[in-house]
This record gives sequence, structure tokens and C-alpha cells, in this order.
Amino acid sequence: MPASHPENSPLPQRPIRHTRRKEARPGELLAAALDLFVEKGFAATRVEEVAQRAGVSKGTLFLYFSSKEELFKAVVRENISGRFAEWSDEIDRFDGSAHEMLRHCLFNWWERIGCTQASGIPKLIMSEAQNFPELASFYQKEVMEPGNALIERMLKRGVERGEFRPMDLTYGAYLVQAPMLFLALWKHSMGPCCGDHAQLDPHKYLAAQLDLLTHGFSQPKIHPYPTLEHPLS
Amino acid sequence: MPASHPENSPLPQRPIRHTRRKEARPGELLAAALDLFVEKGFAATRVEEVAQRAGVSKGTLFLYFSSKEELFKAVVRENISGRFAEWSDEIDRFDGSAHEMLRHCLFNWWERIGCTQASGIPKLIMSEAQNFPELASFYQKEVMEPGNALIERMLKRGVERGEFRPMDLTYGAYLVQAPMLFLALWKHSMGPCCGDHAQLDPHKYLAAQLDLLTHGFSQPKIHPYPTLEHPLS
DNA sequence: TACATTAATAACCCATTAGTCATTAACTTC
DNA sequence: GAAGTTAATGACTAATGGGTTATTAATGTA
Repeated sequence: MPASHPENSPLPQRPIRHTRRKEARPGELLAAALDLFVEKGFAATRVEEVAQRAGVSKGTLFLYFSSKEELFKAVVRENISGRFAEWSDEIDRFDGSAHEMLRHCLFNWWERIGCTQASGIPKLIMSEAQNFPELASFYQKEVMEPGNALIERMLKRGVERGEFRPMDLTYGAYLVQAPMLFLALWKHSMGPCCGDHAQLDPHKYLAAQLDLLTHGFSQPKIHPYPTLEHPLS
Repeated sequence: MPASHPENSPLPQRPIRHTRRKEARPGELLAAALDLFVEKGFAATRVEEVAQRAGVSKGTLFLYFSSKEELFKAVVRENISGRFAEWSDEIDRFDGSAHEMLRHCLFNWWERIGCTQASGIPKLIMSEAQNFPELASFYQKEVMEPGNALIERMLKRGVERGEFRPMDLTYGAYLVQAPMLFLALWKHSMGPCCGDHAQLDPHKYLAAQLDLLTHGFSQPKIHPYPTLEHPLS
């Protein structure tokens, strides 16, 4: 479809373009970038497309972010690692049982990250880790490690209260993280592709997982928890 | 590094090049493509690199595969099917306890798939699912569903023998699958990027996971299993 | 209204890469 | 061993896309 004629001269074409909104640009660019990175991956997303979706030109994008990689890092900070502080506080303040805390953690993760677009970021990282090693180690340092530390603290608390049996905290943390990653990946890869059949209900899955963790971590003999058949319903 | 001079005229440079091996080329190209697609993903893999690794020129690759996409599809078709038949037989024949069976399943998966290159395919599929929806549903039908069915049968057997408490088999199967996917993804994404620190020992992880599943699925009160601190060591 | 500042632009540069095609030479056949 | 067939090549192209920069114009100030 090559439009040989300019053909758009009669219309002014630019009613409100070129407005200056220094404060709003970065946020709008980050939002657009999150959308596109999650949808198409890092390498496949063109910066010009990001700029267009944010309503600016490509040059403007580079005015606010020095490179595509910096843009990506900013997206990750904005959507994931920036929230660890409040999460940490929440863990400190929590005064329920370790099991309630685990439940709180899993379901809150779902509400705040899992069910939002931000859960596409882990998939993104997994997909592009090899091609962009510094992005991978950035993610490792700014997301995986603090996240693990948070979960480890939570598990340790459970062990100290006598609710959880002794465990290797490092691997215990992986056991908690794996299902979240699984859910995020499912949501952003297989889920949208497979029709109604084989759909995965996130709440049911999380409930089953929580049930498994609760039973699996518990000190034996004491707790009569619900079975997997009616988990937390 | 622009080499202004040709400079390689003195040496013949091509001792055994240009041999004609029509039968062998497709297989060699597919093997090379699997390596590279798993390592770098679809978009980032250059066809010329695939050709080089297979010992031919780029032009030759297009002689056998009409496009990069066709090459990709051929790789997935070549490497995914099979294997389920023998696994199914093994499950039927197994005569140990449900817990032993679960252990057998996890560790055998690791030996046969997890630790091989084949475990890169799930990552590949996850990464490219959005760009190739028909591939994703193909994978869902030919891999995920039969795999789930296998695990469900295994869990059902445990429930029927009274070793596992009653559970929703569909979600129980996901609980078993998630850690395998986690391990495969780790191996092919974060693992190779993050230096020695934060390394994940597959056997220790699987042992911890098996321990969790064993405790979590068990009928309460009966089994004194080892703690997560010395899982299966 | 004139001037200074700088947000925003769009044309440009350059490296990369999927795909093509005219040419070359390895095998086959007689 | 000459001729024909076709596997294999690599230089070419067209398009793409990250990043740059000279230019434009919106806004604030006097």
C-alpha cells in the first residue's frame, strides 16, 4: 500500500501535537513499554512503537531514557522491585500464624502482580536472559535475591514459631516461588493460546499450592488442615 | 575491524568444502537449529549462524527450508513427540509405593529430559507462544495434556492405595509439573547468566520438592519422613 | 511583543539480517 | 572423460531498527 501522493496536505494533521509535558512523559513511556515488552518480548519491541503508543516521537523517548536497555530496567524497577519495601514492612508487621502469612503472601502476590501485566516480566526475563546477560543479572540482583530474602524471612518465622518443620530456607524459598512463576508463565504464554479447554483457574491453583505448602511445611501430627479436594473454599 | 586486504589468497582455504550430501543436510540443520533456538530464542537466532553450525552456507539452508519459520516448526516437530508411550508403560508396571513412584518420576524426568537439551524446548515454546499461537496449541495438545494425564494417573493410584489424601487430580498434576518447568527454565535462562552465587543444584531442588510433595500429599499422622534439612541425602 | 530556554521532532546514519540469484563445482551417466 | 544435472555457494538486496542531531516551536519571563 504505497501512498504515492502526499494527499494529507489539506488537513492540518497536527492539532495538539508538540505540547510540552515533561513530568508526564516518563510515566507514559514506561506504561507503553511495559505493554509492548510483555506482549512482544524485549528484542521484538521497537522503541519507535513504544514512543508512538506513548504519543511521542522516537527522539523524545531517548530524551528520557538513554537506551532501550535502560528503558527496560526502568520498567522492571517501576513495576516489581520498587514494591519490595512495602512488602517487607508488611511481613514485619504481620501478626497472624505462619500459615496465614503464607496465604496472605501468595494471594496478595496474585492481586498486586500476578493478575496484572507486571507478571509478564518474569516470562520476558526467562525468554531473553541468554541474549541480554546483563539484564538477567540485573533481574537476579534486583528482583530474585530480594524476593527470595523476603520469602526466606517468612519461612524462618514459621520455623521459629514451631509451625514449620526445620528446612533449608534457600530451597524452601524456591518451593514458594516456583508456583508463582508457573502461574505467571501460564498466563502469558500457554493460557492465551489454548482455548477454553485446559484453562487454569489462578485462584484454584494457588489454593491447591497453598494447601500443599501448608501440609508439606507443617510440623507433623498437629494440624488438621482441609484436604486438596476443597482447598480453602 | 575492517580487513582492507583480502589477505587469504596464499592458503587454499577450502580443503573439503562443497561436498554434496543431500540426505544428511536437513538433519544437521535441524540439530544446529535446535541448539541455537534453545540457546538464543527464535528471533535472536540468525539463519546464517544455523547454517554455519551445520557446516553449510546460508543459501543452502533456504534450499531445504523455505523460511526461518518453517525451520522453527520443523525443529519442534522433530524433537517433541514420542517418549510418552514408554513412560506410560513404566507407570503401569511400577509396583512400589506411591511415594517411591513420585520420586522415580521426578528424578527420571531429570535424567531423561531435564538435564538434556530437550528441556530447552519448553522455554522455547513459552518464549514464542504469542508469536506462534498454533505452535502453542500444538504443544498443549501433544505434550501438556498427555503429560498431565500421566501424572494424574500416578496421583490417582496413590490416592486409591490410601497413601495420598483425596485431591483434585487436575491441580495436583500441575503441582507436580510446576517444579519441573521451573527447573528447566532455570537451567536455560537464569542459571547460565548468574555467576556461582545463587546457583541452583537440580538434585537438591528436586529432593526438596519431592519432600514437600511427599509430606503435602500424605495422609496425615502416619509417615515420619525426613525433614527438608536433609532431604534424601 | 521580543527573547531565552528547552521539550519535541523528523530526517538521518549505520549496523544487522532475512531472503535471492547468478555462478561454481561435485557427482552421475554414458 | 565429456556432458549434464543439481547441490552448494556467497555476493547482493531490501528492509528493519537502535541511536543521533540539527531544527522547530511551545512555554515562561520581562
